[in-house]
Amino acid sequence: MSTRLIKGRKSVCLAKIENKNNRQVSFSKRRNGVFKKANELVVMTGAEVGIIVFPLGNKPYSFGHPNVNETIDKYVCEERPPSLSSPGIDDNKLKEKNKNLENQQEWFRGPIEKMNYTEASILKEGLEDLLLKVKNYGTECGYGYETGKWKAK
Amino acid sequence: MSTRLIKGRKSVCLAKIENKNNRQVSFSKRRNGVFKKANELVVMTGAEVGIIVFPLGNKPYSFGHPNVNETIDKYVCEERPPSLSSPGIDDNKLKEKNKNLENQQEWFRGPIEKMNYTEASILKEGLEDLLLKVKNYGTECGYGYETGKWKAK
DNA sequence: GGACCTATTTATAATTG
DNA sequence: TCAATTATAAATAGGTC
Repeated sequence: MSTRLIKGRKSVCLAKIENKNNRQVSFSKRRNGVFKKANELVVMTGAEVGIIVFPLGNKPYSFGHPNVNETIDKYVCEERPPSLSSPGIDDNKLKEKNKNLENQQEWFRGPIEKMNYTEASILKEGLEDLLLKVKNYGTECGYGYETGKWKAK
Repeated sequence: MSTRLIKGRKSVCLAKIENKNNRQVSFSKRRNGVFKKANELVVMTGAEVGIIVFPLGNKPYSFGHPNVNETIDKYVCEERPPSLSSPGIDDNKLKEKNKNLENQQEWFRGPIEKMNYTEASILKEGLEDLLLKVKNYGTECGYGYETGKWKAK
């Protein structure tokens, strides 16, 4: 008969989990937890949410709602200049510029499966840059534990 | 003496909250909840996380860790082609190409405060596009409630 | 790695001030 | 609006298989 060990959860302290195995397990559980919460936010409040999670030195996990193709005209109804993600512009000059852009950034625009890790990292970096831009545009962008309570700042 | 009403939380059902006021309140609370969970994931497991939340027809809220500038060389140590977010390339030809790129996409590269809503929406769209690319590259990208249990798919 | 278990902590819906 | 309270649902640490 083996010794009965205590099961229930322990209180969590906000610090890096040193044990590699525990850290990996917690990563999986909590990543799913964040995605689930995000999904609830999407369904219950009608918000749109995008999340990227990069575990240390590994492939990214992501959550996104809704899909770009499904909602491309939901918010953007006016004619618009070319962007990395909207190649469908009618004006020929713009099309040509877009094509040059494509040639310059082929690795970036191509299927990510063909990227190497460095390129994928740069993609991630670009994403973080966009995040920052949106962050500066939006409100209540940060979150921190400073005064004994979690505060949006 | 007023009638004592029940306080504690009710079980939540995964559906859009119809009452506008309740929806707004839930949005704020749950947005903070997601950011808090994300922050815990970052601190406890060393992952990098970026989140964007777009409430219907409003300014975006975001969470990001770490800051791009703080960690620009953490993952990308090799020399690399120009990207939207990495202007510091030594090769002059690449620099020139980058500059052309800037001119073509001025509205996109400029401060987001100066963008109109359409442009900001395109920025968001581009971000969703990047999310999709990363999604296709990564694993366990989706999340859904189908069989009575939450499953990563 | 995953699925399940259980004790407990944590998040939060509804209400009050 | 916005913070605090409270009852309760939900998340999860640590364990087993």
